[in-house]
Amino acid sequence: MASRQSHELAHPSRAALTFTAVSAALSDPTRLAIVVRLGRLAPGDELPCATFALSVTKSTQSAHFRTLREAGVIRQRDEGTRRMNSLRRDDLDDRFPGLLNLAIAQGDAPRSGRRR
Amino acid sequence: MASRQSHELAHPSRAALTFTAVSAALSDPTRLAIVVRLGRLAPGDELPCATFALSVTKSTQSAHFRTLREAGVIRQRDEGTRRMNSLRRDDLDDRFPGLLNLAIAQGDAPRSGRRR
DNA sequence: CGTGATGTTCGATAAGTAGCGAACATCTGT
DNA sequence: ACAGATGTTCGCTACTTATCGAACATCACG
Repeated sequence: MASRQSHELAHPSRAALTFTAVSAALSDPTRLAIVVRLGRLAPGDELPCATFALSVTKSTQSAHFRTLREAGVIRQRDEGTRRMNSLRRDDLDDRFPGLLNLAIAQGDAPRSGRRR
Repeated sequence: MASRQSHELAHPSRAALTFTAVSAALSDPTRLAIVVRLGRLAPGDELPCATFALSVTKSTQSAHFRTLREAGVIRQRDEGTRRMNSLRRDDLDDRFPGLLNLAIAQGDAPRSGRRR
């Protein structure tokens, strides 16, 4: 159901983004996986929540998407019954240039079997 | 007292650093302040814990320094009665190029009175 | 040797966070 | 109108985290 069609979703403005909030959002493996997935899409592309094959239940996923949105990492938009997610590339690159690239490139996991 | 002169302090190897652990370490305002302070020193320079004018008690500071060390953000070395802290610039720049610069440049706080 | 300075550790508390399942809401089809 | 798909919300539990004060350890110094 996504949500009541009115009362828009809360997104912090670009100016309101903070390093600590964004860092905290990226410090969870599940959320980082979401960001990595979105980051490998063409700029501006979006995906509904259901297309992320995450290892946690729906309610937990919902919480993670909300955390990312409230930290200003992703943008969410309701389209019919689905909630579409996209990276706030422009805003993040403006406020924290390079951070997103790092997150996407590294994903998680220590450097070891970094096989080509 | 810093610590028993033997049994060295635990520092993760460069290869063992993870994005989530480092992000988590940087996501606390007190810890970020420590990193910012160290980051404004000349490369390689170190400071004892006591020289950071932090708004929390000594025991809390101790915990924060340990968190940063265990995440691989800082290096700690005992010198007499003081514990010297320095940034692991080389390792961080290798694993997460640009991340440290961002943290240091931004500190925390939303963009607003970013005068000059 | 005692004292002071510098830090750590321990135990406790309070607050936050991730996780789950069940129930609910909304839209799309049929 | 009903059924299915997609998500959210709520209540609960378990774990982690930030914080503090008190006690302790180590070193340096008079």
